[in-house]
Amino acid sequence: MTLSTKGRILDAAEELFAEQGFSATSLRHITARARVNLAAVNYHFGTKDALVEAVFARRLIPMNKDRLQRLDRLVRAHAPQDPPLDRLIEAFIAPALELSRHATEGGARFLKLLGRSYTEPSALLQEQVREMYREVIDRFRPVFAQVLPDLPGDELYWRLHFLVGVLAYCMSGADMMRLIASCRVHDSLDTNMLTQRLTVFLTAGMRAPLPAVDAPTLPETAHA
Amino acid sequence: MTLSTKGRILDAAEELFAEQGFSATSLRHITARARVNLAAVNYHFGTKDALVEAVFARRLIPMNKDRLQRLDRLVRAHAPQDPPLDRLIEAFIAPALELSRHATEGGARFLKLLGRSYTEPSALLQEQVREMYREVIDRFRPVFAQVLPDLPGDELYWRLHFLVGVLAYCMSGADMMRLIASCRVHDSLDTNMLTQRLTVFLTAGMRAPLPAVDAPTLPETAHA
DNA sequence: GTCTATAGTCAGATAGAC
DNA sequence: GTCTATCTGACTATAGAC
Repeated sequence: MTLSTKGRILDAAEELFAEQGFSATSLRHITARARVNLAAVNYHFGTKDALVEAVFARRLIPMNKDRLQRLDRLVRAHAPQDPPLDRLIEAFIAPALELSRHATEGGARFLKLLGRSYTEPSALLQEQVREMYREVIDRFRPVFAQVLPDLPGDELYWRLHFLVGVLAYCMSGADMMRLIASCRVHDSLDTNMLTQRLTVFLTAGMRAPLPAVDAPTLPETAHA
Repeated sequence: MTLSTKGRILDAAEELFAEQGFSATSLRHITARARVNLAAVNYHFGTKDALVEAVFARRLIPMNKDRLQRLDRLVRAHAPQDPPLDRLIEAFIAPALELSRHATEGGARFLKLLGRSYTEPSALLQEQVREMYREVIDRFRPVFAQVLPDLPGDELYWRLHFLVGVLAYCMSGADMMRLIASCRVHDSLDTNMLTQRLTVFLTAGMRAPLPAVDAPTLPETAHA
């Protein structure tokens, strides 16, 4: 309950970054919400950029460890055969969505922040987050290739790209949802429900057969 | 070439917003790049927020008009039957991706900006962009429902959500791509290629049959 | 419409007492 | 480790000459 100064800063920063974005959130906001002194951020983290990185590392590193553990278990459980595609997808997306289960720990807030981070402009953050993801991608990609042997390599790249995109968007809890659905997002943000819906959608997308190569591309409708 | 002051500001703002985000971009940056006086922004647009809105409106309104035209043509061409799902999806995503075709006009930059806008925290921008999308959603949604009569309403909502998510992520040209693929995004950002790949993926995802209702959900793998 | 000059506020970061 | 006080610079926005 009475967290350390460092922990209180991380919590407050996570919260405000998720609500307002990084550059719109000042250290003064953060320290005020954390009820610590303004100078504490610079003392404990050095710079604002380093604080941003720490906010991500705190949850991203365990989350990716969870992903790798699930992948290992899945591959072992089915060896020497390939694991089912839907289970593979689930191993990738579930650890992210699980974060929202620990709502009291701020996991849900972080999920929103994480979703947005994929499209954040800051080159520095991009680099930091990418580094935290490298091992996950390196381990999942060859398994996907094995499970989907009919997909050419470049097509698989794109489809993984699409997969990550859906996940990122769902995590961000984009308010656009309120426009598409009349319902509110969080009313129905049941992790199991969402994981299952996502898995069904993504499994079908990943499995989509390629159109015959000699077929003409989609006919163009006139454009200016 | 020698654009009006207003146009030069819009171009420079679009460019910098796409590169750095909104709150990280100052009016000083914008006016410097546009080579106009600092006070010109406030003279022509009033406030920074109004400038942001103008940057979006300039391209979003024509883009959505294009979407509605394609939808109309498509429905008419197949009446009284339903249009094919892939053509319906294409009518929705192509007008967005087409923007990158007009690279000289900065369409590609705007595409990145648009992709990011879906997850932007600013409540004001959210509201403005949502308003510009309302008619598009209201017109496309019932046609999707007709083409996919087996999907329950709430499932359709989620799938449209997923669809928009993929599109947003692709538009943002997220650098995460460089991690998944070894290639660079823009090397292969051929609009037709991407539209076709997206259409194939999304058509399969939208068509995915629901798992039997009485079947247990995906078995849980242990989590802490 | 375009400029200069500036008001008024807020930012990140640090020095130095305790 | 935590505090106060402050430096230095940047920000949006506006007033008023031209």
